[in-house]
Amino acid sequence: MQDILFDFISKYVSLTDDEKHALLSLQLFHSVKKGTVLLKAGQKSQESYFVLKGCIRVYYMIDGEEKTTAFYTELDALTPHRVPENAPSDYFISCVEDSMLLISTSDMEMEINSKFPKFEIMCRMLSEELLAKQQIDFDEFKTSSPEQRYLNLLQKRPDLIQRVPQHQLASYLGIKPQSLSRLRARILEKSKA
Amino acid sequence: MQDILFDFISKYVSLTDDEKHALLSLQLFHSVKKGTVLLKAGQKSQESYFVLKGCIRVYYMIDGEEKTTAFYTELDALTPHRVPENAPSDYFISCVEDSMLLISTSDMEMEINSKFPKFEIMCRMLSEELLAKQQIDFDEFKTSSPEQRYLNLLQKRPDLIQRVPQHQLASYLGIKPQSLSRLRARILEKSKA
DNA sequence: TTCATTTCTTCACTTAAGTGAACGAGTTAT
DNA sequence: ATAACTCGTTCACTTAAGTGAAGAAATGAA
Repeated sequence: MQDILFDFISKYVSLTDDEKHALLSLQLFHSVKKGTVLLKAGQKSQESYFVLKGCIRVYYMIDGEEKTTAFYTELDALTPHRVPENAPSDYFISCVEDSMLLISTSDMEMEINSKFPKFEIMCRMLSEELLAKQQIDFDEFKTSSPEQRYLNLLQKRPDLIQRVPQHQLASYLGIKPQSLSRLRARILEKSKA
Repeated sequence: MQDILFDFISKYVSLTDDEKHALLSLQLFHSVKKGTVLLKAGQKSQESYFVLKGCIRVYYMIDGEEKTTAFYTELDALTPHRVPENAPSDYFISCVEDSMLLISTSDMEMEINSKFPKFEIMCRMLSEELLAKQQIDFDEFKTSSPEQRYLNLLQKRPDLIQRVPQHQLASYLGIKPQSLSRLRARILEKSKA
């Protein structure tokens, strides 16, 4: 499990054994049961998450309905946005499957960043990468219909469709579960014909 | 016009007169006529834009139709995403109104960053701010209907509705111009009743 | 195991967006 | 000044998503 982390980090910076030990001594690793709510709307989020194994999701509660906006799976990093600083969260984060996560508080990040400037460099690289990816995702979402979004997901993250409940997928695509069922039936119909 | 820039920068870092002169010597200021295409799909984008006055937009050309995904107005910064590095752009950037822009190439950014580390700090702050804002915008877009998005825009960027052609606004909201007309008529109808 | 709950699908109906066409108003070019 | 074009709106019709209800299948708990 630690190897997964170090392999990932090695794509950005190379760590000495000292640095690796410092990281491990922070006890970042957490095993989290399916259904666990990691962050509730109204709470002030101080934690960042990195998925080693499993799946977590972000959702809003609007008019009593869950609206899922993101899924994070293996090697995805989730740093809750805080604008303005220290505002309470307006969304939830919960665990879709039994998962192995890295959970870091901002205190821990500050500590490790001050000891090893490398980490800050890596965080900057990661955040630039995330910004670019997110821009692309946003543009794709805006420029396509629910059906295209579903077909697109089928290409890019086929695992999600298997491991995530349909009603969560539906709201991620911007539609209701009934519409997703219909949409899938429609696609099947087309591929038959 | 220069004051606008320095006022903006002062929110992040404070500049000495030397640094201000160095910035001005780069000749970043450009006056751009309405309709000018700053970046075409297929080109490799090396430039970043900062709007001092006016409005520029990002759009895709899909099946012969323009799909607008973003508008940038006064004090907005647009750094085209480049993932993978140096890939040709798949979108267009054009000028909605006669505008005054700051245009910087990556060469110029490297030069000024190496001379004055402050700029790099400011860029990092800006990019973190952008990432957070973008996450919020994305979530808002995903969790609302075209009508809600229009009402939301009316609250947050009422100027856009005045200064931008309706068909561009429509595609920004994820719908066709005809639907935007209808939607507006519907809202008017409701507010009368 | 059994009971309850959640999840997914289907159905009939409503509502809103897509489509193609037409029209008038405003803009641009010649 | 006139012609060509763009832009916004409206209309009739089509298509797809929303809604509420019902039922089957899978999941979880007592």
